[in-house]
Amino acid sequence: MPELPEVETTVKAINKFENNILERVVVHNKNLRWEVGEAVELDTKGKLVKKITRRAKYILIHLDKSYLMIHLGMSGKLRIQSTKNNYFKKHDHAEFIFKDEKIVFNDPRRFGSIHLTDDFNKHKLIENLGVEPLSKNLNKEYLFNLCKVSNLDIKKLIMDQKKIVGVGNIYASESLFLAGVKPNRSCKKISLDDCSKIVKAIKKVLRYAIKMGGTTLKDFYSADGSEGYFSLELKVYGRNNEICKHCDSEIKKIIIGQRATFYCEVCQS
DNA sequence: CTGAGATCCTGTCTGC
DNA sequence: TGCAGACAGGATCTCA
Repeated sequence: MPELPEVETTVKAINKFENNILERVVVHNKNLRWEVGEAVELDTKGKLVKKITRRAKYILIHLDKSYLMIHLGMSGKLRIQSTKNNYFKKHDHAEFIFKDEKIVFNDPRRFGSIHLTDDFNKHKLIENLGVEPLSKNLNKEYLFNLCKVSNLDIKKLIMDQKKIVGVGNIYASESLFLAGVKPNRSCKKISLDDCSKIVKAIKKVLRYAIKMGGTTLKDFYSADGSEGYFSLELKVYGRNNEICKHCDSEIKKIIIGQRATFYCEVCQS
């Protein structure tokens, strides 16, 4: 489910808990992508939430001297629920309980994770991550320098979290369509001018998707229960055998790195 | 070091 | 309708 826009949308929905006291965290199932450490329950009791931010696809809850890191994996989502409401869903694995409301972590496939760390920048899952796509660190020169030394297809490169964070399978296809670049083009055949188009496309697609509240395909909802409307804007993702919205040819589906990839043979080269 | 492929897990959809 | 198999928005790990 969640790529950068969905995580950003989720962060916006829960940032109303900033400056509130996190009374306690209850973990119902610690067998997530990585085992949830005891500290997540033990060392978070009664802590003030100072800020809630995002780094890559991680949600960061800033406590007094530590940080809760939440990754939603493939099927994870958060939802806000009244503490008076004892309603419980299958695959609710953890609850972050405040005075009147709680944030519930639900994740059917359990590819998500929850950590408590003293310094998220030094956490092994974060320290080696690449640049934020919406920052100035992602620019045509940065991408071109990566392309010059890579033997990957361009789509694999822009999805590599150690190079650029936040771009997942949907937005990779969408960005390359907007840039007019075929996803299976070798990085070695990507020019500086192509990099300029790709960088602009990534930023534009992600910004617009955030504005639309992310992409709801089947089961993404923001923490406040709202749907993401970027699904209506998808130009290629999931549209194989349908007609391209820019020309009249058929959208093709190929597999790159075991992931479904969509493109238009006429609009992209 | 790089890159390809398997792998973790459950739910849903497709085709026979 | 039932059931097997494919597939799903992620990302790490192993191996060549």
